[in-house]
Amino acid sequence: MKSSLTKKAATALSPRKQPRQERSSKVVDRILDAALILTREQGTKTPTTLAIAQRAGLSVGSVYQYFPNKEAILLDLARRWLGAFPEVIAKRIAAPRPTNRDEFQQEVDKLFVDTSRLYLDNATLMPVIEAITGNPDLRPIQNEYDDQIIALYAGWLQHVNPALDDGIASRLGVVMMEVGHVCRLVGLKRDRKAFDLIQDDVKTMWLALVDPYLDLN
Amino acid sequence: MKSSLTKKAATALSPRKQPRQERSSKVVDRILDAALILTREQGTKTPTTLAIAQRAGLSVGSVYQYFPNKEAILLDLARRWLGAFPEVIAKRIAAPRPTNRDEFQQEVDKLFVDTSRLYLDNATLMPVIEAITGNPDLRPIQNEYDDQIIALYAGWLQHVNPALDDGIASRLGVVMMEVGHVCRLVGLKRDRKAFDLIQDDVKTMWLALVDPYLDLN
DNA sequence: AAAAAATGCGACTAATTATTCGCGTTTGTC
DNA sequence: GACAAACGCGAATAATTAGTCGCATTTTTT
Repeated sequence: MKSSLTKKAATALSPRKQPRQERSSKVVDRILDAALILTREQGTKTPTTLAIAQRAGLSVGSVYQYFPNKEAILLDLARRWLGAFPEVIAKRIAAPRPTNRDEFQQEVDKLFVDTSRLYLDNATLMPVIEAITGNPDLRPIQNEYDDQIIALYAGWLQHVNPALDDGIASRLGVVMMEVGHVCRLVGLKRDRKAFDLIQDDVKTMWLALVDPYLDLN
Repeated sequence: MKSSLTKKAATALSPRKQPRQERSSKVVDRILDAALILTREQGTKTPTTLAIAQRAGLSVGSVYQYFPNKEAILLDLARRWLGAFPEVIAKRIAAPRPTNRDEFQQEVDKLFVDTSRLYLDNATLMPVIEAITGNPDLRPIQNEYDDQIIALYAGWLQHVNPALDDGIASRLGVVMMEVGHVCRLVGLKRDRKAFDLIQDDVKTMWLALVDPYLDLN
């Protein structure tokens, strides 16, 4: 059922046509750039196809040469973020298992630093993510990625403590993701100093959250 | 500038006409009920005026007798929640100041329990809140309430520790609100047992978050 | 350089949906 | 019971916007 949604979305949202000449590749870039800028300007309101075309110095028709619909444009931008996130957690799971309390705290810190950096590096994409969150058509696709990320957080927790119950790991994964996400978004809307302070708060909360389930006896 | 937004919104969103006969009061209730049910059914997608009217067994024209526009309907529902939240925190601020670590933890617990209960009591309204969050027209109004709630959380922190710096109190207020809100929403989408577990996580995180700023020396 | 393929265009279509307005009906008042 | 006010109605209006299609232009191929 989940895969059917994916497939349907993939069919409906994949590019209509691959660019074959160099000029058209640049057109695709111009469209994506315009959509990104407009989404940032307009907050959560997703830009119209006409607005995107005009901002890119194109006509609507050209936009539809390479994107089957409006959603596909935003999704193309969003996937840069949605695709990168899982990799970061997966890399942390590949690290050696911590054996004592100190190493454990270091592992939390590494996961924390890596995910935090990801938000900083992709700060310009965040308005797109927020727009997608508020868009009824695109929300389901983001939910799929979210489920994946939750599973990875849970996997990381069980990597750190293999005895951890599945249900608990999953719940903590949800909380880690939600808390991390919302705090990072709030932080990015402020200046760098405020961001850093809020990040410290996230680390404090994460550590307190997972500490009771550490159980390194 | 903020007040001008409020006033403009108030003018544009206040009821067009007060119901003068009993039947019309019931009509208003039917409209609000229909809007609530539809919002819950459709997730974040705000229902259309026609859908609301039909669900309420009315015509579109009747809806516009009492609501100036579609947004006003949702806002009417949302204010039940947005108005109740500040009261709960304000009541906690009115309580006597804790004098030792134990009393402090009890105060955190009371604030936590009271806000948590508010979410449980208003669980049916949450889809409306989520819809408003994702609606570009209504988001600014919610932001005003959010600012108010953040200020109240900050006020509560300074009530507990009067020496706490304004900036720190404000930042912690933001984090408390965001973390509390997102975790409660996630919890409500699961069963009661899962909600309770996530609530414990919130308390753990809140305590860890504010503990360093306690400083009861 | 001629033919073919790819690209670009923008007026047009189609669908959705918020809001209005004049008219018929119900309710309250005298 | 007659009159006015309130109420309820839903077809019509208006605005927005996603997506199409045939034609013009540019690039590539032969």
